[in-house]
Amino acid sequence: MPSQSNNNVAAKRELRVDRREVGARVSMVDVARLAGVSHMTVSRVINNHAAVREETRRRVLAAIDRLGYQRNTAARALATRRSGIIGVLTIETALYGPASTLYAVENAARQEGFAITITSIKTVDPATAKEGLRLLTAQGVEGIVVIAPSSQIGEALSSIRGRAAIVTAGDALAGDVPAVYVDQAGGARLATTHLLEQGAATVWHVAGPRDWLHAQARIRGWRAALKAAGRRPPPLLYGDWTPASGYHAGLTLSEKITEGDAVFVANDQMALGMLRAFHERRIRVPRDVLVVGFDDVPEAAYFTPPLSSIRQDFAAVGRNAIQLLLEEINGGHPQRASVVPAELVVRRSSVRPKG
Amino acid sequence: MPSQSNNNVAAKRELRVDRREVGARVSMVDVARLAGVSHMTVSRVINNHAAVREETRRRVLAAIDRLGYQRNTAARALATRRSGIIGVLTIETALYGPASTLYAVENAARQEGFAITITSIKTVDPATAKEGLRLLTAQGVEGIVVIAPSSQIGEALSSIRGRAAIVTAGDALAGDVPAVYVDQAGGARLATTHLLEQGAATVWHVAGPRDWLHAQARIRGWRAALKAAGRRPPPLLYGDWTPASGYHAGLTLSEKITEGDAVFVANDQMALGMLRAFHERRIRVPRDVLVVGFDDVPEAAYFTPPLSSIRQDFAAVGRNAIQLLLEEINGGHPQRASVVPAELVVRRSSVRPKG
DNA sequence: TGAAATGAGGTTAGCGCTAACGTCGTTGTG
DNA sequence: CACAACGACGTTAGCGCTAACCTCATTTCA
Repeated sequence: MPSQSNNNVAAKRELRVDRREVGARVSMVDVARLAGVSHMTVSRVINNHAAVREETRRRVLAAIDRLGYQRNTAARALATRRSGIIGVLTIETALYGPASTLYAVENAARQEGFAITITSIKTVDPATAKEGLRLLTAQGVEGIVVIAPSSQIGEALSSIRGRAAIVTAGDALAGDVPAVYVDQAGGARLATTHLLEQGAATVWHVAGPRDWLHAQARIRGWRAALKAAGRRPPPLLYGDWTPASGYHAGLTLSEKITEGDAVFVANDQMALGMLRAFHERRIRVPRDVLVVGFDDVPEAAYFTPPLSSIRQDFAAVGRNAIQLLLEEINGGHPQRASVVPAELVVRRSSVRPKG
Repeated sequence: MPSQSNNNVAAKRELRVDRREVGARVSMVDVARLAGVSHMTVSRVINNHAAVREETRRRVLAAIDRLGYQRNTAARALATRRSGIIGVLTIETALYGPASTLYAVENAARQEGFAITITSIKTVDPATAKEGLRLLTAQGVEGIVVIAPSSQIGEALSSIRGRAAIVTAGDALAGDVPAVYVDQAGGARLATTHLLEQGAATVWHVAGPRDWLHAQARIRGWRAALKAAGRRPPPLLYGDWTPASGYHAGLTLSEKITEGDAVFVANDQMALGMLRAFHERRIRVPRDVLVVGFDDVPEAAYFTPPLSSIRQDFAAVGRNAIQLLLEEINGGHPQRASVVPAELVVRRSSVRPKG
């Protein structure tokens, strides 16, 4: 609490231009007094309501500037019943995808005049997610963007429907929650088809964790592409997105693989681990085996060899997520889903060398 | 705005248990009515004030639970003049360090009962930083954590002193702003000394951008270690943290370097680019040249070869930053700086092979 | 036994803003 | 020239909380 005693409210209210230096808050009535108008006129100016003469507006703006006035958001939120805050529920990870999405969401929200509050969760189980959502609604958020794509979360989301608008950024979720996501299955198809076109006999797949919808969709796309080419999918391997798990998958694959095969890895970090395992086992990429990753992290072009990958436009995801959320906040019924196309970036790791 | 007309306040106030389903907010008086007490008693229960009988407390808690009541933070903030919000100003990057620090700060703040709002900035110039800080103070934050270590920002920070408590997480800044950071110079000394101990004739350094304090401190540590060993520092190379710049530095170095030299690179991503450049130029790491990076990103162990690096405890940085900030918020004069030690992680890239 | 002290609550007055309505001159219109 | 319409504000009543005081029964102790 501010330690100053409050027993002399009148004195505190007294107009002092240098108050800014002391750090005490200036209120609307202070501005009004300096501009010689009522506080309501100040409010009108700030909110761009019509019916304010140009000269009055200028006087008010000058007073605002002079006093360094900033509107009290708590009071505004209380009066309007709108907080102007959008909550983000995100998994606690420095992974490129979620982190990029977070910033895109923040940017888009800011542009729309909303502030962002975040709550991170370490795991994606329903109880943790529910607790995170509770923290957000407790802050009076008008809407929530969920960046934690996991099928386990769907249930938790339904627990707060009605309290706040909600949208998922990352992947489609079960239920009726609007979602914005990059076409994961499409990206996987792009990767797999590309590998087949490069003459791969078989395309193996190292998937992400089973409860991630991303992982599931990439599996679907991979299967679909193989099927369309009349190939039978080889056995599936699973990782947990980390380089370590990709490394282990690489060791396993190095026993099973035949020259001319290809591997589609569900993210770049696992692909990195796999490249390392292949290197140790003297399996040359791309001569012996072709590899494509997913995410196109900034480092991918500098792996050994440079890694082909599927690029996702996270900025577009963030923008669209906020747009859908705003529609929902404003009482509309937004479209169920907004799908951003994926893009294949070809580098050395997936191009069969001549000869 | 909610579209419902407000002309019948009495009707709206009427107690309806199923209101939760409709999504309408339950207020304290609703809880009070259900529990048969005054709203003030409800407030006392929620805030753990004494002077409430155990049985009354239970009745109130039951009513809160039944109605799914959540306190209106805007009203509370208005009445207490405290928002319970801590702002984070961060550069917009998925870089491992800042992202990890962000989550650590969020966790620590949550544990202390504070919510987190973030504003990201694309560049670290003073104008942009100032605008970001303005957005945060406009939200009535009680304190601000700055995760954007750049000497350019110091000036901007002073513009809001007095409006909110402030602390930087990442590196010491000019001026009197308390700071929490990992000992960058110490880490650089660790790396350089280690390389010298491995028998390196010279230790080159690829630094980060000149206006990053991190980069400057790492240069200082590198110089100090060389000096302590009686060596003269070779010419400095600069990068911009990206793998691409590390790659270019690697190409340049490949012309200048002599066998038995070593390179200390100011972060792991640039080191990755450098490894790639050395690979292309047939310079073998660690046989021909030793390399140490900085940050110890999760991928470092999977580079080719696995990269030695300097690990930073970002979680500790986040925790300490919030602790300092809270001291400042509560009117104390916190210590100027809290330094977290760095740690050397040795992997293949910096160990001279036998023979 | 009476006065003071101590619970265990209730009442009231804001916090700083906006919505809704009220007021007062000025302008247009028949 | 009277009256409506309108522009440009001002007044008032909350939004849902908490701080500070108030009340009233009980207990405590001289």
